[in-house]
Amino acid sequence: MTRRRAETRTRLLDAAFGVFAARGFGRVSIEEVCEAAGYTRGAFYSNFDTLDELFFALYTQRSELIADRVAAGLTQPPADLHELVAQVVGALTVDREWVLVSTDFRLYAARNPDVAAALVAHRNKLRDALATSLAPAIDRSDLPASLQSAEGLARAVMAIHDGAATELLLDSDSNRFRSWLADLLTALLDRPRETPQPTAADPATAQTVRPPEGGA
Amino acid sequence: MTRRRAETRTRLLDAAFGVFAARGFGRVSIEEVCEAAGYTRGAFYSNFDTLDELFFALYTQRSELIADRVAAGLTQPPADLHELVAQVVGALTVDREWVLVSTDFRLYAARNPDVAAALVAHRNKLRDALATSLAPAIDRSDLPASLQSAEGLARAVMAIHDGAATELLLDSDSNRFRSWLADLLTALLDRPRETPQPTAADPATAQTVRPPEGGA
DNA sequence: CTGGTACGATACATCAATGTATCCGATACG
DNA sequence: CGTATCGGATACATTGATGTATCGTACCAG
Repeated sequence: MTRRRAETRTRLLDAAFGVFAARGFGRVSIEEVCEAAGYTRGAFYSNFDTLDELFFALYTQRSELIADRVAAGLTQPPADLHELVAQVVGALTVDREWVLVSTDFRLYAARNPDVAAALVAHRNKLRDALATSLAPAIDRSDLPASLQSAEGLARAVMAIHDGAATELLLDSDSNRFRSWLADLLTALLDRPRETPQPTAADPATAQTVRPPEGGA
Repeated sequence: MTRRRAETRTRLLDAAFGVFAARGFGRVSIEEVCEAAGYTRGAFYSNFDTLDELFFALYTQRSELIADRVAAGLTQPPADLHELVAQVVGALTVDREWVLVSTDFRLYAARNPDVAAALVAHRNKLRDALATSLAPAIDRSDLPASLQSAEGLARAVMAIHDGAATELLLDSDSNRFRSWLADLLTALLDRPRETPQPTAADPATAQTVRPPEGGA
């Protein structure tokens, strides 16, 4: 009788996502999830043993969805770097709720070695998808050694994404997040060429342009 | 009778830091903190109204300590970019416990606008300390517009730090974190010149940077 | 249609955490 | 020294979450 069961499981997971995002994993009770899903706790205990188990299932489900989306968003070879950055930003961009939930999950993993291993595996999958897409497009000869491999570069892109996502937690303006992420990635990836961007936005900043290694 | 009071308050805060790091803010009970500090709940309720209040006091205390340390670590003008990166890494580097607690706090802030405002204020303080140190040392003429101001560049450095810290949650190897952060910062800041770093430190990192436990 | 069962609801026992009211001892002050 | 008071301990009432055991029903098989 898998029919009804699958439905309730899905509804529980979906409701849990909203509740976790709103209140944080550590503060959510089982009953709260059930109520949001329109069930009583009987339904929960019939499908899961513990809230941790549900959280893990939820994260696995969503993160695999995202990994697929990333891979799909990076199939077409970009014409130039600008387009590549746009592709990566589009593929990696997530909404604030997901950042809340996944950050919670990361903390949860940080305190549970088994979960951490699974999370690392997920991240590696994502990283490889990025790596195969970035490797042919980027010249990384002048980057630090650890960033010269395709995987290293992909890790760097992910790190930058994570860093930018941090600010999305405090700002919640999704557009600002996207352009900030794009700028950071451009700074990382746009290595050797001259600036195509005429700095039209902010002419005042032109003053402090100095040759490198100018000891203060 | 501020003498005894200050002592217990301090001990409560210190104990809370350890407990929060170990178990996560959302899962910690008041009694747990008191027990770790060697008090009963009477002491707690005499000093704080709620656990949130204690958490806020704890974060404020520690984050101001860190801001001071960052400012202090960046006073001497660096000879070259490599030294600057070393300074920044040294100043920003924190231990894993702090990453756990501050990430928890960031999530807490993300769900409480008042707290978020305070957190943003603190980050701005940190950012300004970085900005004054970075501004004269870095040529950012070929960076995206949003990174050309001193504040923008400082924000980028902080974002990279946050992104690297994310991995510290899953890896817990502090040395790997430091060199990874240094590499990322170098990639951002070391714009136009050839690589001066002949990978002398760690030839093994050229390929796979880490051998994690078997992913599930 | 009809039974059997899987699935979720209900009811209950237990436990842990909270907040408060009160008590006792240490400490500063006259 | 004595004493009033502050600070922390103790005891208690209350709440809410948990897990389990049981029940009723919707669903599918034949």
